[in-house]
Amino acid sequence: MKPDAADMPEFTPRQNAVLEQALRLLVEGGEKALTTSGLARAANCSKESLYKWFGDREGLLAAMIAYQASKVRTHERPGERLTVDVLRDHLELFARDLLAVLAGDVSLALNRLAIGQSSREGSKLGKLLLEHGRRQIDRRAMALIEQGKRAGLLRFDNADSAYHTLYGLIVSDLHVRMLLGEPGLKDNARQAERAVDAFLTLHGTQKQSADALGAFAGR
Amino acid sequence: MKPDAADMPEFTPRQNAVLEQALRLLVEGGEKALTTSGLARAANCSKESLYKWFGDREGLLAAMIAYQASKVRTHERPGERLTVDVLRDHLELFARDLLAVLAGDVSLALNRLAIGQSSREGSKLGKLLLEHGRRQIDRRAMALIEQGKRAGLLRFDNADSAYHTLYGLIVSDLHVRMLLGEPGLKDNARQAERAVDAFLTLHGTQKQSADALGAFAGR
DNA sequence: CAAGAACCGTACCGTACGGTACGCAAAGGA
DNA sequence: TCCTTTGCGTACCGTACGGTACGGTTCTTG
Repeated sequence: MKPDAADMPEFTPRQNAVLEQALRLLVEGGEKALTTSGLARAANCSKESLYKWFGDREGLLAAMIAYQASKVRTHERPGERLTVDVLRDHLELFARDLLAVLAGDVSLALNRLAIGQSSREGSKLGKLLLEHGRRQIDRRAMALIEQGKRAGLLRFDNADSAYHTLYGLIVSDLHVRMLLGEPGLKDNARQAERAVDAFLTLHGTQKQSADALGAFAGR
Repeated sequence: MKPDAADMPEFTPRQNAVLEQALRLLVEGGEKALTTSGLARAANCSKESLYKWFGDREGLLAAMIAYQASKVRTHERPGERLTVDVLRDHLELFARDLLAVLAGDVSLALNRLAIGQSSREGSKLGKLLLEHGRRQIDRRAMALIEQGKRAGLLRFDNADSAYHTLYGLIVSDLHVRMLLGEPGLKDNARQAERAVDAFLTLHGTQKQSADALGAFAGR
């Protein structure tokens, strides 16, 4: 036994390679393309190994979610002194990143998979996906807006509520539409800009300039 | 041939009863519970009739969506003179109705079904669900905010954009969370109130009272 | 009344999946 | 060098699904 095996919820490189193939199959062909036989063939491993490593199919799906989440690490950049323009830039960057993540092939495929499974009673995939997939991005946004509040640039009582407002302004029904097969936005940056303008109008402490308000109302 | 059969995209009462059973099976047990054999047993019909009426499984699913959409009719109440309070009431009613619809058993089940199918290439269920399921509610909201604009109570250039803002403020990520299996909100009315307050702050022409703004920022 | 259509219940077929078992090769430790 | 572990490839099993075929029954229609 390796000395550092205790704190490893991760997998071996070989298992990661298999999970990578599993994600590829899922993205390319949907849930029906992700069969144990197909994965064993694509990853050059045996079905027996799959069941030994992941238990059963649900365990495999959970491992795929954990693996994908382990690949995403948000860069924490604390310290930097906040002005209203810096805050706006950070919020817009967050919005663009959020839209890019939600529109990603793997994200859409995993969300479709978990949603499809969530009809079964007692499937923990949905909870798992929300926890693993959203925790990083939620933390980043919450830290940002709480920092903005401490700097006197934002005003709200409930940070959760304010964050949900920001999320709704950025995403609207776009996520569900993409899950249903519609193409994404033509210009994520423009949507990010509009959403942040609206958020600052609602929760910013400094009065929005007439220009900014006009630009927002103008589209 | 009946004289009025030309404009009938609907189904016979018998077929509607079968589709009702199909929706029941889907809601109770998810997609895996909706099998042709199971439906034939539950609806006391033969599999042969199912294939005769709906073609194949995808046709059955499409018929279920069309049938469910045919049950929902939004009440058009034009004319009524708009004041800011009446507009606010109508917007809040719309928000509550939207949240109630999205949280409905059948809506969630159909959305899960269409999202699960949307991974397959060339599945038209997603587009169908968006068109049939959202058209009514979209029309109602668009008519309302355009009426508000004509009455001088709202200000925006692009009605689509304003509507998406309203939608995002009302729903945020709640729809996806519910699709993933999370329970809905405890208080839809409160969420509706908050969303409409924010929307009027962004797009209303009358200044929000300090009370309203405080209540909004306060949660 | 008779002919035909619609339809129910059941049986049937091919397929493909999840999961298990086995034989054999390669790697690693003593 | 030998032995144990790991894992690959394949074959296998039970099951359940989508879709089809058929005999019998009810209802319509001329």
